[in-house]
Amino acid sequence: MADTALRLNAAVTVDLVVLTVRDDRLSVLVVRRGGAPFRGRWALPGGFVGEHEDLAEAAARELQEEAGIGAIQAHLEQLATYGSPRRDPRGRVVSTAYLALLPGLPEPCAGTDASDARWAYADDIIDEPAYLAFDHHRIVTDGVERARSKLEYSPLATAFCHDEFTVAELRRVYEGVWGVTLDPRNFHRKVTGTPGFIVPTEQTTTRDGGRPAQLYRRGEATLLHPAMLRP
Amino acid sequence: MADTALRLNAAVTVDLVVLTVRDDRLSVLVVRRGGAPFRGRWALPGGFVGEHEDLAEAAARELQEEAGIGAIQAHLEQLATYGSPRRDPRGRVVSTAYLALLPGLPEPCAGTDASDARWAYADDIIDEPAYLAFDHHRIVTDGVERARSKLEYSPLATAFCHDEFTVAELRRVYEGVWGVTLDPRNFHRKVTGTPGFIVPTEQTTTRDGGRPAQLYRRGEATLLHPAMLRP
DNA sequence: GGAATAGTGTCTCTAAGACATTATTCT
DNA sequence: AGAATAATGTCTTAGAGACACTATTCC
Repeated sequence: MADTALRLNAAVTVDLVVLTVRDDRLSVLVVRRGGAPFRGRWALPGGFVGEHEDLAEAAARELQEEAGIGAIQAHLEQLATYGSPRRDPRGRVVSTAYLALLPGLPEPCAGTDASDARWAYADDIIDEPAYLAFDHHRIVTDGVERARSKLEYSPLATAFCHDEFTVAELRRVYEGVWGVTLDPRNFHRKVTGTPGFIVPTEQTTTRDGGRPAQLYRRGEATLLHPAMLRP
Repeated sequence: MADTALRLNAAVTVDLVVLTVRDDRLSVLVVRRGGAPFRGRWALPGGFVGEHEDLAEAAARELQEEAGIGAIQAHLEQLATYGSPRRDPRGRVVSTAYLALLPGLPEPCAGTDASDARWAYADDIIDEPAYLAFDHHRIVTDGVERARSKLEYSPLATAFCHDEFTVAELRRVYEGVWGVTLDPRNFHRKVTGTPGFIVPTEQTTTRDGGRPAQLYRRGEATLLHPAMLRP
């Protein structure tokens, strides 16, 4: 009813920090901007929120449109909102960033309407603050930090793995995201000893060479007890 | 320049989850709404973001205006953003919630322009989903959960204490926020053994009766190692 | 002295880190 | 056989929880 009282004071958008582990390194999806401002520069995928859309819906739609990734395959969670009055030269743009985590894909990247898209190593982006447009460097930094710390106390590392995975693959996720090396034997004991983290399937694989490895799926746990502590 | 391209599609507001520990219980500040919609109902303090304001600035201003609390005394951090298209009957309102943590105040509550304000026990609010207007029940739930989990791995519990505090006072913060009782002796050993958490002053106090207690201030640590684990 | 609270010490058990050993595949 | 990887086992040590005991105030 009282539409009169409401004054629209901002343009609301969503931006996506899409993370995966490629070549054993944490990587971020970046797209080349097709329009002003910052035309031709690299930036995070994102766009305006539709009139009848929830923020999370808009994020899932952008993930599909700009990266060709169905939301079912990806873990998607809200990261933070950036609303400095000068963050976009066009005017007051308030952007809610979402964090998306995906398994490493066989195809190089995306087949979609984004004029150009590629994976960049997260550390390279973080080390080069002027590489991305707008305040996207800060958003990536926040997203990477969120992912790194959530690996400790949540089973989120499995979001970087395919449906079935080996303990070694899960370990390489931790190593790639944290940028460390972990003792395979202690890691195996810890991860299989944490209730609800991963559950064995009936199958094994030799895709890594050597002795066949047990395949696992994600478990039901939402919090890890005990946690996987960063060295 | 290109103001033309920008279409304002939402009203952006901030809402505050102001938490403190009163009577050894976690409490939330709620205000009575003076205007439509939900006039007369209880809600979180908050308001529209000014044209040239950052989101955090708007949150600090609202904290001062609606609760009479200077941002210097309070810990203030962004919680999450709520933007369901139907969350406000007036139209598209996207609200970024901030979490504010304060020491228990001597004065009952606030002396300010909010027509009416009071402290409610967090558990009572959480147990009564229809008590607050809009989607504020969800916001409080998220804020309380954030506070509870951050006590584990950050020194945030000191934000609920005054400048100088005893170990027992800090313990009662943990007990009140988590709703548990902790062994005073193990708590003392843990908290004094965690580097950078709290630093002793030269003074003692007998305000709790019994043997004088050492007074402490917050330390420099930003992350607790080892963490204070919830039972 | 007795009540109240502060602070230290001791014991046990879980879990983390370092590292050896065995198991099962492939070439 | 030898290389590669998977999985289990052992030892040491840090830290959590349970709980006894000592210390310092007020009445």
